[in-house]
Amino acid sequence: METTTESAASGAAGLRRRPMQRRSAERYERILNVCAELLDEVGFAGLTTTAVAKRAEVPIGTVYQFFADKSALVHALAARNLQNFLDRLVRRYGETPPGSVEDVVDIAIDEFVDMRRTLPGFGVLDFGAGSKWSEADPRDLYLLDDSVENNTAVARRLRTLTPFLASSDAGEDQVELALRVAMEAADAVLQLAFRSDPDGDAGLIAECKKLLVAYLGQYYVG
Amino acid sequence: METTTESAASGAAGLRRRPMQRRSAERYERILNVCAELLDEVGFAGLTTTAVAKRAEVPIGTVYQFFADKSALVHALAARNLQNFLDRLVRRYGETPPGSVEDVVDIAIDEFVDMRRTLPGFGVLDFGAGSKWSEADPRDLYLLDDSVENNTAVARRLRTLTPFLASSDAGEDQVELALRVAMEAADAVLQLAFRSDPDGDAGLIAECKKLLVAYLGQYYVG
DNA sequence: GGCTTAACATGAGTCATCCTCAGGTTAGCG
DNA sequence: CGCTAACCTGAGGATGACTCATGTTAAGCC
Repeated sequence: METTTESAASGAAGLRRRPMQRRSAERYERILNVCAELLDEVGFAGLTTTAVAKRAEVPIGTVYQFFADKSALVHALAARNLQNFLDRLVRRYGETPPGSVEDVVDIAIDEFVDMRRTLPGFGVLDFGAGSKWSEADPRDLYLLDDSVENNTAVARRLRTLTPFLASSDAGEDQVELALRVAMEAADAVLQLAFRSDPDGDAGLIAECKKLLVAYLGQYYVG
Repeated sequence: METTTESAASGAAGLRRRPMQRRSAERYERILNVCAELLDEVGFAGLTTTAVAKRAEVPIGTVYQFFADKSALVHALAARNLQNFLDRLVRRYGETPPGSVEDVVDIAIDEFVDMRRTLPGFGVLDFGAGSKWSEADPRDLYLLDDSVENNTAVARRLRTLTPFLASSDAGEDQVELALRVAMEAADAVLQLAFRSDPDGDAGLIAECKKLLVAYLGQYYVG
């Protein structure tokens, strides 16, 4: 493992060279954007590094100067998605502090749904969580770890954002675990909701909310 | 799409030639078993058709005589897993008819957990549901459909197996939808449970049951 | 400007993998 | 034995991930 010493939380694992110059930074972002576009167009298995390079108008070698391999590229995009989602949560919960479990769930799911509708590649990637594409090849193990990390990160942030809601007889760890379970479950159900309807099946989205409210009601008050 | 006319429910889509002779049937099963073994050893992304052929001691061409492509091979295995799970449910619910939502959930999850612990490849594949590896390449679209089919099949079977539990003011379709949501959610949470602990994290398995009971309690009585 | 050195950029080429298909083998039959 | 049809086989074509030798630019120094 000759990974550079990077903070895992920032999702930079597998990154080969961080862009230092303005020109490089632009290329880096462009590659990531093209990657997201192509994921929407051809899906994960259809994604080729050559196609990314071509559309981003950079030689293939440049892609591999930033990203150790294809997985690292996709992972960097997932990390960006995660950061985006966390930012949205912080803002929304700051604007209208939730007064009940329903509020917490409504806001989180609404933001997630909005991202799926508008953010290129988000539907295919999510945060890289729950997918089978990672744990496969031994070399990709770090990706799995990061997926778990990402879900844990969201759960932790959700907990710190809604401390006043935690039931008094539930420990912090217990609440965080419940949130992690909720994350994973919601992710799967929403995946289902978007499978039939590209805008997300309204009925399934509603069911997803009911699922979370019913479960989290045991840990949260209100 | 030059797929042969096959019953989708039997999971034979993408199958090229169904084995007719005893000798062929043995080879067919052996290929599937080796595929399951290798999935456990090298994961999904690490699976190669050449390795399957070599370990099954058949020439590569023979693999492609039975299966249209690599996806079809993996899919056939997922279908076999599904059938296995359904058989187990029928048997268990027949032996000890569930008297409450808790019973239904307990039995289903216990069987699922047992399969994950004992059935080669099941941990990687599940029923092929909820994975990203399918919807990718346009040619693989039928796989996605079958995944959805598989989940629907389990949901439908679960409903018919536990009719007496359905709440009177919930329609059949509504109950089936709820079961499908529950399936998808449970799948994801159990995936999480087995990610850290190869035998399945007991705490997470318990949480999974709580999740389902809390949600399905709205549709089921008892 | 010249010279040296290091960082960066490039894309033709290497290697692994999926899948095909022309040719070979076996089996059935008169 | 000759003929046909079904079945079997694995070398090779096509594609795609990734490398690395070579070319280019920038930086420091006199």
